[in-house]
Order: sequence, then structure tokens, then C-alpha cells
Amino acid sequence: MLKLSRLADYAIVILVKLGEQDGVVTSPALAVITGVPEPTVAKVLKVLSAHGFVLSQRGAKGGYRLARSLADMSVASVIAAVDGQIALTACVGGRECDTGLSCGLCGSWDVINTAIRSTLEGISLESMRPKEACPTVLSQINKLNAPHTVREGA
Amino acid sequence: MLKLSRLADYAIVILVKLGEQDGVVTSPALAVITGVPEPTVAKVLKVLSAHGFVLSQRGAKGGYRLARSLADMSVASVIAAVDGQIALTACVGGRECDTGLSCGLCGSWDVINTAIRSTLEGISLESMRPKEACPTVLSQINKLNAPHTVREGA
DNA sequence: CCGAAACAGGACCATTCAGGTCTTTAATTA
DNA sequence: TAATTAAAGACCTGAATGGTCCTGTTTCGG
Ligand code: SF4
Ligand code: SF4
Repeated sequence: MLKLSRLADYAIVILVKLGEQDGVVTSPALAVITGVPEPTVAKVLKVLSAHGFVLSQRGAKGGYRLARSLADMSVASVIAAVDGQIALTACVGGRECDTGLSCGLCGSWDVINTAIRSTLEGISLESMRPKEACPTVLSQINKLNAPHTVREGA
Repeated sequence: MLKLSRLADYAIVILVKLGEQDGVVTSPALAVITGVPEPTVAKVLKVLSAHGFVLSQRGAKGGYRLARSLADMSVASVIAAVDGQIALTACVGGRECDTGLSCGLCGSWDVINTAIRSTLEGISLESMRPKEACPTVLSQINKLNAPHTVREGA
């Protein structure tokens, strides 16, 4: 249905909320803040920690905190960390689909996939924050979609 | 993983291939052409028929043919027909997610979702055809992403 | 007029993967 | 050093998707 996995969504929410706190925050605390069940929060944080989005402090008085600014995290990178790289179809990046059919559409999908990926790459978590959400995201989309190799009439 | 459902992918392929034939084509024939297993092709065609993408001819010498030109079919509409409307998160269009958490990110997701949906709306199946794939799709993406309410600095 | 061919529609099963829970392990602090 | 607390990893469960099949209806050819 072309929907984002819930875990990826949670990851975004958790990171944004974490960015609004100061000092280290524990999993249970984040669970309360976000409303997501504790075990799930913990699971997501583990993944985010493994991918370097957050720094963990073990032991008593431990918890998590952002490894870098929200502005330096793209939506796409978080999604990729949690769910794997964005790939609309099975044949992006030269991979061939199990049916092995010679549909020839792969190229088109590849372009579309790249465009969407680039768009999400250009949207930072900072932009996702409620207060300044819409305008920034819009301009990001507008700005980041044209990029790499898009030429008007070619 | 932000991936398209396989059925939707097949639907696109089938429609494009169907557009390259003339006269009515049977499910088995399309299965051979596309490489997709016959039962699945039949299933997809039923859905496409129900949504008015193809016209069916029953009885002997029956088969399917396009209801309208490939240029008049958008990628998004096909996806919506097969998989339901595009919705990255559970909270697009004012719907609220089961966790009921007050994350406040819904607005941002809504914008991103709309942008992606619009992009796919603007890409016709004709554009997906191998020969002219990349350039057309690229310009479509470039052209269709700015549209509806995106303003530069607002 | 009869039989074969092909779609329509539905139900059914099997698999996959996401979502969630649990146990173990390590670090911090008193 | 021992108790406390949180991270890390493994495991299980369940829903959704993908895929298959069967029955009924319609049309063309013999
Ligand atoms: S576009 Fe064609 S090759 Fe790519 S995944 Fe779909 S069917 Fe397979
Ligand atoms: S963005 Fe927030 S409200 Fe929307 S689906 Fe995700 S968690 Fe739920």
C-alpha cells in the first residue's frame, strides 16, 4: 500500500521528541513522552543507537541522547536504518525480481525511486518538528526533487 | 520498508504490456508476455476491470483490452486501485493512529505524503514505457512536484 | 443446438514480515 | 563489592499480503 513501516515512523517521532529533551533520557521516559509502548521504544532505540543516531549511557542514571543535531538527520536515513534502504520495487539498483520478467520498466522505477529517496533525504528531522513543519518541508520537497540529474526537456 | 506492493507493480507492468498489444488479449497470453503466473495475472486484471482500467470481453475469443490510453492512466491511480490510497503513515488525512500519541508530526507527514502522491499522479503509464522512460519520468517528477500548494519561501 | 473457451467473482491457504514481549548481559553508583 | 538500573539480543506471535483454486456466467465455433 506504499506505507511506511510503523517502526520507522516511531523512530522519527522518538528522535524528534528526544531532541526536545535535555540530558539523557531513559526508554520508559521516552515511552511516556511519545505514547509508544516501552518495549517497542527500547527496540527502536537499540537500532538507532547501532546506526549512530543516538548515544547510549549504560548503567544507573543511564539513558539516551542524540548523537547529533536533528538538522543533521534526514528522514530517509532514519527509514533506511530501521527498515532498510528505500526500494519501491524489487528491481532497483540493478537487482532483478524473482519473476525475472523482462518488463523493461525497471529503469523508470529506478528513477522514481531515486526521486522519492532524494526528497526524503532532503527533509531533516528538524523540519519535521510541528512548529515549523509545513513550510520547511514544502520547500525542502520543492528544492530537493529537482536535483541530481533532472533536466527539463531532455 | 517503503516498498510498493507486488500486485501493484504487476498491475503497472500488465497494463503497459497490454497497451502494446492490439485487439483483446487473454489472461494466459498476458501471463506469457509478462512472465507473471497466470492466476495472479487474472486476479490483477479483475481488479483493474472493476476499476475501469481495462475492458473485458467474456466468452470464447474474449479477453481484455485497455479502457483508455496509457497516457490517461497515472501510476498513482493504479496503485490506489490495487492497494488502496497511498498513505505513508496512519495519520494522513486527519485519521489518527492507534497509539493516539500526540506526536504532532502528522502535519509534516501529511505534506510529504501529498507530495509523493502528487508526483505519482503526474506520471502516466505511457511515461513508464521503456523506450522513453527516463527523460519523461524525470520531467514529470520535476514538473509535478512543485504543484499544488508549494511556495518557495513561505 | 451443443460444447469449448474465457471472464467474473469469490473463497481459501500458505508465507512473510512487522510488531511486540521476554531474558540476558553489562555498566554505574552507593 | 554488591545492589541497582538500563542496554543489548533472542524469541515468539499475529496480522496482512501474495498466491492459488473453484464455481458460475457468458460468448463463439462447430
Ligand atoms: S518493474 Fe518489472 S523487473 Fe522491476 S520488480 Fe516490477 S516486474 Fe520486476
Ligand atoms: S506521525 Fe504520529 S500520529 Fe502520525 S502515525 Fe506516526 S505516530 Fe501516529
